[in-house]
Amino acid sequence: MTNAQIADTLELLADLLEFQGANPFRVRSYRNGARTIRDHAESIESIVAADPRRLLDIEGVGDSVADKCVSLVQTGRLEQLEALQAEVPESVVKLLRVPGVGPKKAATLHKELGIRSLAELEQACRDGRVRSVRGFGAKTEEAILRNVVFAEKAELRILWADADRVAVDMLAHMRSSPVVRRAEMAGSYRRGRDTVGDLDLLVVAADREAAMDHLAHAPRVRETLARGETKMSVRLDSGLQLDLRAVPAESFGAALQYFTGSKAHNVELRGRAKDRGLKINEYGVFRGDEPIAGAEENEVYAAIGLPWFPPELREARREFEWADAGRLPKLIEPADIRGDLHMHTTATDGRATVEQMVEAASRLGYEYIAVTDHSRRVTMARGLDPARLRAQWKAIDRLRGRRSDGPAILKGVECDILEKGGMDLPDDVLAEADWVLASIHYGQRQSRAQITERVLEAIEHPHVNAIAHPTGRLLQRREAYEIDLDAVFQAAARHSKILEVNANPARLDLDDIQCAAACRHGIPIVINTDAHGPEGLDDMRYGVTQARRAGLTRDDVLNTRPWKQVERILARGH
DNA sequence: GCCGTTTTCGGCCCGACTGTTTTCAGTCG
Repeated sequence: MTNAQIADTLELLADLLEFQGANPFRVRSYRNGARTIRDHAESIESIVAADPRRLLDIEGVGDSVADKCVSLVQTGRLEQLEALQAEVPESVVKLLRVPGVGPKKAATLHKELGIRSLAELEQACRDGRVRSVRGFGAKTEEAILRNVVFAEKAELRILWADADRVAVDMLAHMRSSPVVRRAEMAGSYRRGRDTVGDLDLLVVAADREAAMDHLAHAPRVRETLARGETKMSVRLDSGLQLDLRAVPAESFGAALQYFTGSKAHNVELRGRAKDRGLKINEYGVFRGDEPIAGAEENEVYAAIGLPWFPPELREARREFEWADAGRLPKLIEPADIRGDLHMHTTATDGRATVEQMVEAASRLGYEYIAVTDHSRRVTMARGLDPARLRAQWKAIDRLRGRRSDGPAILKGVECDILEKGGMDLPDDVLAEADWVLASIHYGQRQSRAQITERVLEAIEHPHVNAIAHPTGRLLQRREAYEIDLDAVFQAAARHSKILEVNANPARLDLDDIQCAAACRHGIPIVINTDAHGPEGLDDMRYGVTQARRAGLTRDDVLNTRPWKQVERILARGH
């Protein structure tokens, strides 16, 4: 059982308990436990196998959660959960997903009207039965009817790259108002999370009412959900919710810090403020009633004796430990990247020729690129057999001869790891390449053990340099395949092989925790775009953000180095 | 339910907003 599955189970338990009106702190404990287990780098399964008492070393895991982990790993079941499920129909939990409906209202609706599902809730609203319940009125009924569609969409989180377009637009709109003095996005968008659930916009305005009016008239705003003196929520055309907060100038930094989060980061920060006899909230840092910081974010951190943290690090993982040791990493930046080692051309499923890709890379100022078209097994993309691959390499040789400037062009290939194991191209062909990526496109439904075995074999292959998209995980879709990453890390470290962070914004092969774990194993990371056209090369910054969230520095990432150095590192793997 | 160690019991963030209510509970972030 994976950590994510254990976390999901604990979340469900928390939902059911909350619905039953259990102690809210108990509910929160389960949610905290679920979160830390989801984030934990080591698998719970292996901890249970080695020594279950070590579970208690995990922050937020006590006797109760530890017992539940053991039960889940050993039997796949949880008695308490099954008992709860017998009492509460699971579909009822979905009522909690309707914005404005919390555990109390959901329980009342279930008890008074016998509502068991979203469909029944919607019908009851249409029939006007909901407004007859004490504590509910016509407005609540209308709000539920309006919001029930968002509950049905499960969880509306959009890719960071898509949120970015909206955020840039909305910021520009707000800054165009003459009454707006400052405007910034906060929240998970600012932290660079791979997906974004809503946007948090902070403004300092000479006239708050006018600023809110200005927001209400933005082209992307579909409806206003709530509007008070300092706070306003709107629904955008994409369905995304945007929350605006108008704050005084002297509180802007504190508000930016507070609303950027994460929640766990802020909890830690508050605790540290308390230890120093200070209080911190969205208005500032206070000693007693006296404000001592608030206008700028770095002043807020400084008041608590901490350095300013890049937003990508604010997840309460290692950042405080690093700050305490005076070793906050200097995170990698997009400008550090010197080359891109994964891209396709018209030879297979790319939309541009080698020449066009070289031109685009030249404009980005890259020192080198690798052309890595698919191997023959990827028939849908007209993958290359040895003859066509060698022909492409010959053409690259000629191109190299014609060009005196621009990036060095490396003869590469993205060679498939076959279903039955082994590489899709013969060793003598791979031996001629400057750069070999190995990746899985077929047989993704095999067992975890089988997939892992195939990847391990590729790692041991003398001519393979790196594993491309090592987990095949795509955001907003089910995981492509399951793989034992612990084993992959150990093998990659042993054989000096490289793992790719794929910069495609819809991919999350190695999340920040896994990426950081790979780094701790001493495995070089390469950030590649896997571009299928010239514009695809611009995705590099998404991969860099992912690496920043993992706390990676320039030194951790292979393609921040000159090619001569990269070659020396590749030689170790042979 | 978890945590701590000047607490093994008593905290656990708390302010803004809405709706229903006639003084406040529920929800959200």
